[in-house]
Amino acid sequence: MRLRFAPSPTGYLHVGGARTALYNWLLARQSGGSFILRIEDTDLSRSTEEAIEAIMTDLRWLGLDWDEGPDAGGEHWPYRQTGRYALYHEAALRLLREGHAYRCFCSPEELKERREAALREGRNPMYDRRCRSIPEGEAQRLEEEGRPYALRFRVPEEGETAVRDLIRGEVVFRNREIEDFVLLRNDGTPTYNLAVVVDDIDMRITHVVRGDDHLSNTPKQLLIYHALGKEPPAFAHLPMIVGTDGKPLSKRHGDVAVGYYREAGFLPEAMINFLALLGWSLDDSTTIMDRETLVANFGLERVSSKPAVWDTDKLYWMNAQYIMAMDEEGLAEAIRPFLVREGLLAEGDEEGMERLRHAVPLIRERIKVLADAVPLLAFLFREVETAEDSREFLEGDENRAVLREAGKRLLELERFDAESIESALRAMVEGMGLKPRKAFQPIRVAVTGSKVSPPLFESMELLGRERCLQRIARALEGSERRGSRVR
RNA sequence: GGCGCAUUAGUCUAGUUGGCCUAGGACGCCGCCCUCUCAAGGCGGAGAUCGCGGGUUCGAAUCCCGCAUGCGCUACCA
Repeated sequence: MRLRFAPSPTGYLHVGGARTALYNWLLARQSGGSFILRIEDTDLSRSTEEAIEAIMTDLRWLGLDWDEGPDAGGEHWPYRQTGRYALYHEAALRLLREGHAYRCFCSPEELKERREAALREGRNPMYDRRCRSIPEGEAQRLEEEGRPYALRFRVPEEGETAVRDLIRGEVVFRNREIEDFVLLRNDGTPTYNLAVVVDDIDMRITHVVRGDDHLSNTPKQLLIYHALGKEPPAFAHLPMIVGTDGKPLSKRHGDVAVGYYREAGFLPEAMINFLALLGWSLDDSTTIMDRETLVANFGLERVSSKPAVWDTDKLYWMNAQYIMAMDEEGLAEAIRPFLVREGLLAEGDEEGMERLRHAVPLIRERIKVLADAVPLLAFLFREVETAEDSREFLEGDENRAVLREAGKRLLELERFDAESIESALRAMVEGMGLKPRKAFQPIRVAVTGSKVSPPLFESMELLGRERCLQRIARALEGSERRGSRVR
């Protein structure tokens, strides 16, 4: 099997495109075939180089590697339509020569006018085929005069064109409902329908797996295949991914760019798993599946035909599952750039990295995305400032007594490890007749700066006795200062 | 306006040939347990008259017809 992902480079890769790419990739890998990246940039005004780079970056991050593409080479290089005009012209010329296409001298302006008029009057806005009947001699003469023209496909007036879709079954279109669409614009550039067919033929694509929005275009493409005497590939049209309001995905629905999820600290494996399940299922109960399982089991037969809503709740959960399954070293490495980005850890700080490695087990099940590690671990990498919503735990005589006593007991400890800290503090709590819940909170706030933190005793061990005592003393001083002022 | 596609709980879905579906699983939500906070984990719960209306049948989420709603295409966009 030879499959392709053919984005138009008009922006970043969004999750719908990522899923399309994934399904194509899965089929290619499963079959031992090829996955091809092709850039559909026939719309010069909207395509950019940055977009091409961004799309490739996102695909690589997801681990969707391609065998042929703009950067990978291959016999059809450059794998972008702007570099393959000669091919399209050749095909267009042949269609013209063999009577499957004709020159249309209507200007875009008049077409637009006629269209709007038709719509206004409730008529079918289809092209009226007026240039279709211009005799060839006449048309050639007009061409020689230098009259600009577009090339249109001569759609048969009778019969029907059936799309055999691997997901939806046979979808039939009456040819009379299909308009004489443009193949070549009057500036000589090819349109999508021509370019896509020529490329898919040339690249020997066997299966076209793409979004639902192309289903209505498929009969046109089929017509071109037939006119060219070529066997069309198999088609599969995936349901769209829509927003929570059922409308097509857009920025309005929050974050739909793959890059956003990368920067928020989602793992590519979780992304892949989640995307795969958006429209496909293995069975009635399996949700967590690694890449190998997907490659082995994916199939178009189990792709749903109903649009899926982009709702990230499950993605967060799934990402947490993948995080919990990572080993400590790997997770520490994954978190590192996020700490660096926030200025908490220097690039080559080995000592800091060691602390991170020890901290990982403490936060592993407390984070859903890698970026969540930052606020949880900040206290290990810089001095704390007590969070607004946590200050109350430092105020009052009782809390001050806890801090004072804790400082004393910790100072006396022989070994400053979690176990010793815990038993010392628990003994203290008991001696003071307090509830553990109540007594540990001020210490937590003093040491970590927040009422929410990784487990206290382990955190304290990691921080070290000296810094713990410093922070407790500092918190106590501040509290006493404020306490006496009130008095 | 025309043509096409879709329609199972808030969400992702199972349900392939009609009976084993008193519609299964997962996320989310609620409650309880565990507990130094937050999580994680364990247990339990609510939530779907299978878009609506007809039919076929002993029996339909599953087959047929109509309707409604949503989306797509209808571009010298892709």
